[in-house]
Amino acid sequence: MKYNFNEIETKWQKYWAENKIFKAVNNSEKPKYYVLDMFPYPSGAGLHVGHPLGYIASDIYARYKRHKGFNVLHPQGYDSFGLPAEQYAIQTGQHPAITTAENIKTYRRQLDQIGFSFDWSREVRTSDPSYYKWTQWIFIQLFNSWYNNDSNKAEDISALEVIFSSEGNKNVNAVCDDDIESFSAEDWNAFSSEKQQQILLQYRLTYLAETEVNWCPALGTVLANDEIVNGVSERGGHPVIRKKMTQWSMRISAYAERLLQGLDTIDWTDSLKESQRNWIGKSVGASVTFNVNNHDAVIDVFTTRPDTIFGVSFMTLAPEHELVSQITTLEQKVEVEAYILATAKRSERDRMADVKTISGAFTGAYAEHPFTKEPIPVWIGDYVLAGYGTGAVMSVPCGDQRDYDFAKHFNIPIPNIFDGVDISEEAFADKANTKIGNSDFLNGMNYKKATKRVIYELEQIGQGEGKTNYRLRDAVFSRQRYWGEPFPVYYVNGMPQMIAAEHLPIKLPEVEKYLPTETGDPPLGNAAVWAWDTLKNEVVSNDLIDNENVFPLELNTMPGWAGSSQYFNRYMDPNNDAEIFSKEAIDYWQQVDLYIGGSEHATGHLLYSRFWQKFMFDKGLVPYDEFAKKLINQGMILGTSAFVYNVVPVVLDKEFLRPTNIFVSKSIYDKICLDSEVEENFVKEIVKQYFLETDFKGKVPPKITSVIFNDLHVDVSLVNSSDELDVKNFKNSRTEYKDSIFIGENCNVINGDNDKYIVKRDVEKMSKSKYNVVNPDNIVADYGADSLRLYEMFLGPLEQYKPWNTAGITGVHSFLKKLWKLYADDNGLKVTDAIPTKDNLKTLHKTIKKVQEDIENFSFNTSVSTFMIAVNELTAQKCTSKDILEPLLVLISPYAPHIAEELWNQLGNNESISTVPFPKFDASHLIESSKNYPISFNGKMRFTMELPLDMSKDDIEKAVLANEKTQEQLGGRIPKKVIVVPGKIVNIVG
RNA sequence: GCUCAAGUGGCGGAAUUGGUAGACGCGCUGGAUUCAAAAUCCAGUUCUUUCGAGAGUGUGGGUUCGAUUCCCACCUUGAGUACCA
Repeated sequence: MKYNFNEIETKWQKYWAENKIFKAVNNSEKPKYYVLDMFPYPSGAGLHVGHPLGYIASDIYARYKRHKGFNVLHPQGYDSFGLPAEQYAIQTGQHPAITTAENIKTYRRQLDQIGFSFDWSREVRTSDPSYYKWTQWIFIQLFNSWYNNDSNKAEDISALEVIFSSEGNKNVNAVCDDDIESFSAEDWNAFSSEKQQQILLQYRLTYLAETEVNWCPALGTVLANDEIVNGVSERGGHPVIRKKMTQWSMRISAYAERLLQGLDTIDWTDSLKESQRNWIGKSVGASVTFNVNNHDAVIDVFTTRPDTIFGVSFMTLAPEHELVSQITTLEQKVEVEAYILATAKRSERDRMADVKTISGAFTGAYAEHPFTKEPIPVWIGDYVLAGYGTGAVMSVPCGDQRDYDFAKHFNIPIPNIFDGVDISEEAFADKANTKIGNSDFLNGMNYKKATKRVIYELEQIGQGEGKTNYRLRDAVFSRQRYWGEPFPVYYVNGMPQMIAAEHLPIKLPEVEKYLPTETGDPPLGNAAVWAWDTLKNEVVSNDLIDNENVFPLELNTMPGWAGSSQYFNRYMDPNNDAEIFSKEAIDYWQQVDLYIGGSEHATGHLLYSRFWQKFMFDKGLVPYDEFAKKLINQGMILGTSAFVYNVVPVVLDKEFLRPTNIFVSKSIYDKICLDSEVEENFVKEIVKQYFLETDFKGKVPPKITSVIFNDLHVDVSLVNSSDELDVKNFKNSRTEYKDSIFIGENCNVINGDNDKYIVKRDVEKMSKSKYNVVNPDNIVADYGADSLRLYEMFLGPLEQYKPWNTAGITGVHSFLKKLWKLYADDNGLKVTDAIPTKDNLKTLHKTIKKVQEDIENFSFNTSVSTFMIAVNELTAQKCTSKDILEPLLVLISPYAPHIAEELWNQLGNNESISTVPFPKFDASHLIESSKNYPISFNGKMRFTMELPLDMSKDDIEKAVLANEKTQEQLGGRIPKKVIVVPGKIVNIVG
């Protein structure tokens, strides 16, 4: 019997699928356990070996939990809407629905061959109408809700209407738009229906508003803050500009505090919690109102240092601040307008890159200090951001470095309000050591006391109050793209209306042109069929038709994170067409017990999902307001890229750099970098010849002053494990390299086997463009899925970033072969009914103990080593006992399920191994009668001594001192003291 | 700049209430088998060494009989974030 992994793996994968072994039921005597993976985007490139890392880890855990007697929910699906899928479709010129379906097929095949224990009967696809029906449904629920700060939860919008009609909005404490006018019950009832709708829109949890958004012209859509990295789009790295557009937004800011507090209740990694905390960006301080001299206007500022209010020597407004045009004096008008124009021209990126340059302009206006009544000059400056706080600051140059620099630059006075602090060089921003002086009623106080007092005083004069600010902005929810969920929205006289829930889903229409437009007109506008016939014939909604007129529909689509914010709940009851999930299903599964996925979703998906979950909790739909109890971030598997050094000659007199088709090997490159003339002259000569044959036929080529090099990625499949490039195949791989010249390690032009070419290696993210992708298909074909699974775990700790190296897989592969040999050889099965020896039992039980601890701590890498040791030991012990070898298979089965299932079957078991109870650990097999104690003198280990384990501390001490080796070491001296650590060490001092 | 994480052989990495550093695997060296190769098996593999031993977990200090582990300072790398008032 041979270990034929390909045959075994196909056989068992088929068996698992046909017998629905991993199907989870929604009611069971067993305790439940929900293991979730972040579902993949089915991109066109397919899976590389990095993708399954987290899936293998969660699969091991899911299988382990089944052995432990749990009813395990381990689903999988596809996040198939959104930018990447659409970008791929645009590149290939096919409809996204077609490419997505094809990509999903590839993904499914690749996932299946790794042997995951997914319950595929629960598969969801975010682009499937039966799924996005419920994404649309949640949108409607959000639209019909407002956030009541008094009850601290989302409530029905109809309740708000009742309040408005009975008492107006003066007692309403809601999270809403900033510019709400106050009205009485009479006012409300007198308002037109449209006016009422307009007001309600300012309170809804998803609302339509004209806001400054991040517009990406190249992608033809707006982006949320988390989709922008370093001022450019996360996808594709295109520039992003600020633009005013009417867009749907999600009032996530209502949940800022609860999103922050909730972090303390969940078992997520600290680094991830930390980045969510930073993103939410809570800061506690005060809002202060400054009157403007000779104007009705007031300037509201937010400050975290109200205690420094007597240090204010000027105020700064953001250039975009709405008051600027009102308060600027005639004399300053030209200067201010010029400055505003100049800052508007600078892109967000320039502004971020250049934080050193200080710029600003004086408006000519003065504000009044709330306590001293002194006039304070009002400036504008682009270091103040319009989007944070109120877009205005009270500038305290002695206590804030930016204010200090600004004041220095424009010669504004810097009053010192700190006792015993020198501020001649820089501002003093140390809260903890603050002692206020020069500040009227605050003199002598520390930061804490002064803050409390000043807020009290501000409240007395009605010019301020304590306030908490959050950095978290409401999330823009509209995308001007085709491949996303359509909104369940139509417009009557410009006011948005929800399509009745019974008409959902609103299906994405077929369109001819689905490409985004630079102007921002949504591609759904092209859907003539959708806007007219579909509505009449398919949606059949009377709401939408009024006197034969069809009202216009919302043409934007939802962002990529919409579908991924509810999928974990939908898995509980994915085929329910009447409800998002049944009450029984959610009551049984409750929440995700273990979620494994990448940390790159920290401020996107993982924050939005928590927001939706909290909302659904408020609505009584889910029993927990956190969707995932525990979360682990798997690290990334990196690729090992290979590079060739392309020669670029420099010709100084003509300032001429020209790429050539000449490549030098690594050591030649190194030598030339160290100014070795022999190699450099050799290369120059080759370049000269190259010029004579190509660009300068018959002419005198220019003098080459030096050569520089360009690193060029080469396909890693053309490089062997000794970093040697297959020159012949490289030349054939692309036509432009057909005639290229390679200079080998020993400085020869390579022609056949006369020399070899060594590449440069570097570790990078795996990507097609870097030619460093390793396809799991090849690994599975060559070594089998079990080897792949074991090796991915063996590479290192789950959370860590680590490079892939195919060469190392032989280690785990030969382990599997050894494992097979332990059970069977050419003559068939070797397993007998022999009674296990003491050593057999010891090996088994220490393995049970270690593996169980490892899985529960997610240290999957070390348990692979444990298996190897166990198999080596049992092989050496010539163990054939069924009592040992059967439980061993159960231990290994979460990691290498196919081989375990096959051998289990060979041993005569007809049931699948997958729910066999995990072996019980029996400590009695590990207890030894004696132990080797290390004996040390003055901390230095001298020898070891065998002592019984049940000896008392005192007896150990006596026995050690009586020992002849100890006497020899002591040489007649009397020791100062003897330290005994039971089970570990004896140290003799003195 | 700020926050967080990490630094151990040629490489991936083991080792936690502080107790024999380098488990396990790759690679490498030698051997067995083979006409030969692959595969397999066995032995060795931190460095230095006068073969006695000595040094050694980023660097420098500290606590301790004893530190990869705890404390302080520094260096390096990676990740996140960035004019947040």
